[in-house]
Amino acid sequence: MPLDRSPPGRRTTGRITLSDVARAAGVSTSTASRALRGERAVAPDLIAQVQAAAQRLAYVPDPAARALASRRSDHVAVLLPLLSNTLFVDLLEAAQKALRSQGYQTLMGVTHYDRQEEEQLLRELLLHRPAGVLITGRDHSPASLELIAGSGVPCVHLMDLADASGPLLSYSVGFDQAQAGAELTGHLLRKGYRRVAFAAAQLDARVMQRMSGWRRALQAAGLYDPTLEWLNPAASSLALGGQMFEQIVQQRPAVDAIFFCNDDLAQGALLCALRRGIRVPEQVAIVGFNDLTGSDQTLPPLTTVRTPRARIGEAAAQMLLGLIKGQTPEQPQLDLGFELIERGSA
Amino acid sequence: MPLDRSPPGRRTTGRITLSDVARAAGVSTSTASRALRGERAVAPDLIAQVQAAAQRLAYVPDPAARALASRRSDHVAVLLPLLSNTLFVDLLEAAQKALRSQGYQTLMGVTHYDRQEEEQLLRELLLHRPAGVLITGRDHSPASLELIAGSGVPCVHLMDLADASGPLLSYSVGFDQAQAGAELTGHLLRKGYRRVAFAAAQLDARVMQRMSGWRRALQAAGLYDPTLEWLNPAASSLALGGQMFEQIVQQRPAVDAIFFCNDDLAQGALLCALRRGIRVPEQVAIVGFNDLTGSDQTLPPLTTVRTPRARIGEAAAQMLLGLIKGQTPEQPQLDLGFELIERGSA
DNA sequence: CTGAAAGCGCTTACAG
DNA sequence: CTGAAAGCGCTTACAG
Repeated sequence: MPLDRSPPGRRTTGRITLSDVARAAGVSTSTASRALRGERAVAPDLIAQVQAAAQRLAYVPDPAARALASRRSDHVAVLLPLLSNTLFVDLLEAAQKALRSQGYQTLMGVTHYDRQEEEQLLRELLLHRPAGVLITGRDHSPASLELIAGSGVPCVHLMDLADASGPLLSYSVGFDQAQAGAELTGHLLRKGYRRVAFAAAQLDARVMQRMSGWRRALQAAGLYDPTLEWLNPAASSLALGGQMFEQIVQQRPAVDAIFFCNDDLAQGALLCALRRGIRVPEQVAIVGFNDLTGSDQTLPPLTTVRTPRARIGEAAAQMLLGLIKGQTPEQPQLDLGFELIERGSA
Repeated sequence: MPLDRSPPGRRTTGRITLSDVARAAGVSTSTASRALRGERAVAPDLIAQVQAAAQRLAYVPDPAARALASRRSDHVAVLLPLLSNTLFVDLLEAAQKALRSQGYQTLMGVTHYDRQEEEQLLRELLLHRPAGVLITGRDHSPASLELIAGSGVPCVHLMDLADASGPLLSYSVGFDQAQAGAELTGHLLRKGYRRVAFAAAQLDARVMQRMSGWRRALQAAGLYDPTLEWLNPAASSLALGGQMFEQIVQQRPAVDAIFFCNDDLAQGALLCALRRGIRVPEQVAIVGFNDLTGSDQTLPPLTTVRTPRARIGEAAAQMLLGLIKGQTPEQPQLDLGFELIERGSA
């Protein structure tokens, strides 16, 4: 006599289902469903009974069934440009943690800074009817924006706040990139540097915002010179930072400080300076951006702007969770600020 | 007169469904389903008709419905210890890419090297009835192993190959960590170093395997000395590498080479040496492991072992994809090797 | 506040 | 090789 007495014809999974719970609690599945989801309009004692039964049977709802019936899954799509920049990994990790604690699974997508790829990814991920989407930046194709809007899925943008020209009815968590760029440049000016170059790679929207801050600060000081901009569309890396540093120092010996748009470039520059015997900050000052791993270990330690990406990831997740529940955030554009970290390089 | 003429009572999503396709192709949904999934036992001409209809209607199957009906989703769970080590991010990115190209979504889980957390994560992820799981290493709790086995979901282990003592009936893609440790140590010995320390953090299973390789090589040369082992359970980092380097150099001045179990430690040591004015490799040689970003940029460039993590992630995904289709891999334990990279530090 | 019933969009025995 | 029907495990109008 087998212990497992599942009815003959049934295609049973062996899984505890909602009707098992309902039966054990002596209610209908509708009531059990409502009780478990904390939907109001269920008598308190029934709620208790159902919860007890669920607990006792170790019931766990089936995500697929729930998604199919409610047309909304427990997934959240998270779109990032790259995984090779720890910045985005920090964002991802923090968001994922917050999401997971509320029972949501992260579906990540890597766009490689490509709007086409982002669009395609969005199309795929939206098929899963995610409960929400978290997307990096504000620079998306019209089609992408339409996909999101058309899906009716709540969305929070990461890193950038809306610019004045942007759509007003959207949510974001980040900080003012231009302001950070301006303040870092201001620091350099206060230290007495006069010919401050801006060196950047990747050239995504955020980098350009930092550049505009740099420009604004120099213009205000009457020190702006367009030939001090060094822009390279290639991917950011230590090696590229070294190359750019050499170029700048060689072609523009009068430059007394360099603002690299990202710490990896700055770290590479520092290494290159060491190799070439160029003293930092005596001969040329160097600053970076983001305060990535290792920037406190370089020689000299790197002066940079610390960006709150873990807090951004987490706060954005919380905002999204609220939107999913139908709450309107009191601050649709959440500015988490940044911090100037003065170390030895400038 | 509204364009959208969906029948009044229906709770329609507006989505194109399989029955739309079936109707358009003039077949039953069963046949449409089979034709689309390439299940045999469908007449060739019907297959063509159905595919044409699906194409024309831009039909995309609903993942939730499919998961519910087939009791298998299009998710693949990928368990990683950490995201803060680029090693694992490389693994993730490569696996995700391969999986996605076949229509599978990655559900990642971060275990923080904690077997309890891994178990919990597995429990959660298995609820989604993933089509497969990719899991780092071979050091799992018995309960975790049981969860995987009990779920019937195919699983491939990443990074480590099975040790002789391990279960035979399992799949893995990686390389021989002990062998790599031994060869790197052999390189040091051939260069004439005689007192080779082993410095490690994190102390996960793979690190210990590298250490056993180091020990084996030294023993074979009659040079093994247990007091040359420096083990620190803390997380690996540049800063810790610097600290360990200082300790070793100070407490054991006779040490002429140090094998750091990971490049970040070695990079930190190199930076520390620069700060302290200790010449590498003249006073002490340094080698790392993994060939992480920046190891070719340090001063001097770091001698290390390049590990094929992108290839591992991709090959593991392919093996898993095969298993999902019911294929048995010709090589259950796929050894992808490693490469000694000799640069300036040793 | 509660329940019976329909429905979400697929897959899969089963019968032919 | 093909189709009608049941079923996967939930949610949600609808009626009371």
